[in-house]
Amino acid sequence: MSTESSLPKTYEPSGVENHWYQKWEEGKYFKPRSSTNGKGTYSILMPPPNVTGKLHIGHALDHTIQDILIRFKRMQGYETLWIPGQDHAGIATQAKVEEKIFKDEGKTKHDLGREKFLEEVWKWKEEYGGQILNQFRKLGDSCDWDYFTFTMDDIPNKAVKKFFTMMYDEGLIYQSDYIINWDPVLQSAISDAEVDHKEVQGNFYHLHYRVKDSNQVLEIATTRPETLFGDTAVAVNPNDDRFEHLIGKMAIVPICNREVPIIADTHVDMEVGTGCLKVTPGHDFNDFEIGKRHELPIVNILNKDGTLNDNAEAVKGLSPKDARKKTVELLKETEQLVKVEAHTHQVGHSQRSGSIVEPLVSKQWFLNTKEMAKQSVDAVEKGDMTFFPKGWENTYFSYQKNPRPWCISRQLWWGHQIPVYYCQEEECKNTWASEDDPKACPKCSKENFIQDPDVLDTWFSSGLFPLNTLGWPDEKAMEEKQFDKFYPSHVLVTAFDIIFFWVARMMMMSDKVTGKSPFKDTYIHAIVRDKDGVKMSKSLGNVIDPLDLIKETGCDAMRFTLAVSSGYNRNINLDPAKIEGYRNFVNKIWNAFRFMHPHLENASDQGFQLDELHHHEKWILSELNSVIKDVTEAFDVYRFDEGCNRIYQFVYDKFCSWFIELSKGILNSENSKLKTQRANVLKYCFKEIVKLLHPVTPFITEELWSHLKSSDDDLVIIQAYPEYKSAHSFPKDVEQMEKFIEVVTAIRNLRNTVNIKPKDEVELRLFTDDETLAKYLFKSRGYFKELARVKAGKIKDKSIERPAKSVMKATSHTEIFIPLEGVIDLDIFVNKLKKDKEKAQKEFDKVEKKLKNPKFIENAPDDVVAKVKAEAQEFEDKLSSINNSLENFQ
RNA sequence: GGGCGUUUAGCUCAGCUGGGAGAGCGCCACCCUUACAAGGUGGAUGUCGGCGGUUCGAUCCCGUCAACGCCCACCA
Repeated sequence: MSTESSLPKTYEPSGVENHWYQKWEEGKYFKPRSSTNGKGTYSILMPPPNVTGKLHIGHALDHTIQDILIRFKRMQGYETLWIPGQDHAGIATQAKVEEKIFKDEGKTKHDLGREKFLEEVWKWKEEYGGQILNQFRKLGDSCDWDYFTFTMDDIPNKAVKKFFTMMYDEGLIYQSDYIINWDPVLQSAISDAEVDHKEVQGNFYHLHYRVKDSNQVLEIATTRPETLFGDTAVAVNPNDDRFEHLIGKMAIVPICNREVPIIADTHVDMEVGTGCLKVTPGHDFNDFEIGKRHELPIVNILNKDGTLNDNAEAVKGLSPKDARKKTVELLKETEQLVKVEAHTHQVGHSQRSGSIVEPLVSKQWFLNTKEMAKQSVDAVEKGDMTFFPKGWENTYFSYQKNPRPWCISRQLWWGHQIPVYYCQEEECKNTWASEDDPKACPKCSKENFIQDPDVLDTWFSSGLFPLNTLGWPDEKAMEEKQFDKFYPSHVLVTAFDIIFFWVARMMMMSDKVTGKSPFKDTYIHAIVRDKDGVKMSKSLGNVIDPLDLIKETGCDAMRFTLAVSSGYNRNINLDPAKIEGYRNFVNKIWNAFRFMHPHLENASDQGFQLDELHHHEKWILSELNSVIKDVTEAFDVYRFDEGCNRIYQFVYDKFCSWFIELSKGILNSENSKLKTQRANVLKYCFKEIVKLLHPVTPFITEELWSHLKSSDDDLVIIQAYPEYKSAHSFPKDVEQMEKFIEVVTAIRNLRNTVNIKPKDEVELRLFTDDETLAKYLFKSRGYFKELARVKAGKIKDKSIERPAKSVMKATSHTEIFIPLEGVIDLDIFVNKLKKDKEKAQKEFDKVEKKLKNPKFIENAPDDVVAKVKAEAQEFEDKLSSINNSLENFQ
C-alpha cells in the first residue's frame, strides 16, 4: 500500500472524474443487470433535450436527481434502466438552420426547397446535436446510451404514424377550419400552450356604428379598430334595455360600409365598455364562438405574414400597427371616432418568436383530447400516478379538466410530416391516413396522390417517448428493448413548466395505447435561480454554467449542493458560497480517508468482531445504522435535502469530529488487538459511508472505493447499498455517548469562557448522582484528556463539597468543575454563570407552568406529561447546581 | 378575474400527523493540535409577517389582513 504522501492534501476531481466515467461506460455498468434479490425493475425516462440545447444548470439538477435515483436503486439490486434521448425541436431547430443558411449563403429555405433544406437540417443536427450529450457525461449520468433515441429515428417515426393513424381512424384527429394562434413570423400555427399573455399599454377606441334606416348610432369600444374590416355583426346583451329595440336591425361598419346584423348574445357584458361589441369571428376567439352560434360569415383580413389583405381594401398591405393608425385617421375623417382612452390589456405573444400572435381562422389538424384528458385525470385521482410534491396535481388538473382541441399541425418543414394523403384524381379525391408509405390510392389504386405538407407539433412525438424508446410499435424492437419489463417506468423527474406540454401529453397518449400510465411517480423539482432568487438569463449575466462549476469545484460538489437543495421546494437560490461549502465537505471526506489510509494495513477484509466491540464502536455503528435508515427513506420519497443533510451531519460530526478523534489514541497505541479491531471498524464504517454517498457523489466515492475494496470486489457502482442491521443497534451506548459528548463540550466551553490556553492541561472535577454514569465517566477519563486537555480524577456524588476556587458548568446530569489556577477574570465567569442560570430558569419556568396547570395534566397524553415531568426534574437539577455555585462567588 | 405558493437567525432554507425553535453559509473569540486553514474549538443572534379563533398547549389547525412570487384566463 502506498504511503500517505502519495495522496494529495486536497482532493483533485478532474482526472478522477474522466477516468471513472470511462471505466463505467466501458464496463457496461449502466446497462440493466438482472436483479438477484427479487427487487424487480426500476426505470426512468430522461426528459430529452433539444438538439439545439446547451447544457444549463437546470439540466444539472434534473440529471443529478435522476442519476441519484438510478444509482441508488441499482445498488439496492433493482434491474435499472435510465433511457436517454433527444428531441428534434421543430421550430427551434428549423429557425436555427434557416438563420445559418441565410448568414452563410444569403438564401432562404424557399431558395433551397424542402428536400434540400431538410438535408441541411440533418447535417446541422449531426454536427451540433451531439454536444449536449457529451456534456451529460460530464455530469456523471449513468444512463444506458445504447437505448438512446432521437425523436426522428425510425421507431419514433413509426410510432408517430401509427398513433396518428389510430386516432385518425377513430375520428379523434380531424381537420377543421378553426380559429388558431398564428405566428406571423414563423408563419405557422402554434398551440395555445405556446402563447404567453403579456400586459401591453394600448388604447380603447370608441367608434360610432350607424344603424341602418335610423338616425341612431351605436358606440362601440375596441382595442383593435383595424379589425373592423372583418366585422360581420354587432352584438349586445339580450337583457340590455338600452339596445333591445335595435336587435334584428342592421348596423353599418365604418369605412367599408358593410351592413351587418345587430344580434343578441349573452357573452356580451353590459358593464364592460359601452355594452356593445363588434364581432370579428375571423380574428377573435370569443367572436369566433359567437359567430358559430349565430352562423355569421367569417371574413379573413390577414395575410400569412400578418399584413392586411384585400378584404381590408383601405389599409391593404399594411402591418397591423400601421393599419391601426390609418384606420383611426380614416375614422376621424368620417367623424366616427368618438374618443381614445389609454388602456392596458393582455396580448398574446409567441413563445417561439416573440411576435404578437394573430388569432385567425385556418384549416388545421386537431386532436380531440377530451376522453384522453379525462382518463389522465382519473389515473392521478386513482393513484396510478402520483405527484411529488402533491400540490402539483392541481396544476395538472387545471389543464386536464378543461381540455381544448389540440392543434397539432405546424406549417414547418422540420418534423414529422403529417401521414395524410390526398388523391389527386378528379373523380376520386380520396383522403386517407396511413402508417406505411402508400404506393397508391387505396380507393382508386392510382399513384396520383400527395402528402399533406404540414408537420406535427413536436410534442406529438415527445408524448410518445415512453413508448417509442422501448421499441413501440415495432414488435421486434419491443422485444429487444424489453418493453414489457421496463414499461411503465417508475418516475418522471422534471420541472413544473413542462407539466402541461409533456407530462400531460405522455399521460394521455401512452395511456391511450397501453391502458397504463407511463410512470408511477412524477417528481417536480425546483427551478434553479441565482442567489438573489432571480431567474438566470444571458442578458442579466447571472448564469452559472455547470461545466464551469465542474471545472472549479468538481462534479461531486455540484451534485451534492443541488441534491441537498432539493426536496419539495419550488426554487433553489444557488449561492456559490454554498457550493464551496460542499466542496469543502467532499474534501473533508478525502482527508478522512487520508487519515485512515496508513492504518488500513492493520485492517482485515473480514471485518470486525461483533462480540468484542468497544463502546465507541458500538456507538458509531448504531449511529451509522440510523443514518442508513433515514437516508433510504428520504430518497424513496424524493427528499434529497433530508437524505443528504443526514449523511453530511453524520460524516462531518459523528464520524470525523468524534469517532476519528476518539480513535487516534488507540491507533497510536501498542495494543495490536485493539488497533486491528478499531481499524476494522473504521474501514467498515468508511466503506458504508462511501456506498451511502455514491449515488450523490459518484466520482470521489468510486475513487475511494478503489483504495478500500478487496481485490475481488467489483466497483462501488454496483455494490449493495447499505441496509439497516438490527445487530448494529446499541441504544444504551448511544445514550451514554451523548452524555459524554455533552460533558466534553461543556468542558471546552468552560475553558473558552475563562480563557484557558488550549495547550494548558488543567484539573477536572466531576459530580453526578447517577452511579452508572459516574462509572462510565470514570472509565472515559482518558478521553477527556485527549479531547479536552483535562486531567480527570474520581467522579463524586453531589453530596460532596465542591472545590472552592473553581469555575463550573452544569448539565442536567453532571456538574463540571475546573479549579482555578493563577489569575482569571472572575467577572467574566460569574456573568456567564448568571446567563446560564437565566436560561435554565426560563426553561424550568416553562415546564413548571405546564405542570401547575391541572387541565394539562388532565388532557395531555400520559407520555407527554411524563416527559415534561422528567424535563422539569432535569432543569431543576441544573438550576440548583448553578445556584449553589453562584453562592460561592457571592 | 380564478388558482397555487411563499413569509422562521444577517443570507438561503429545513421544521414529518400541534407538546422543550434547527441546518448550511456568514459573523465574533481563541488556536498553524501529528487527516483536513477547503481546518479545529467555543460563541452570539429569532415577539416563527400582522390580528383574531380552536386547544390544557399553536411555527404547525381555522378565519382574516398584508407583502412578495408564480400559473391560468377571451374581459371587448
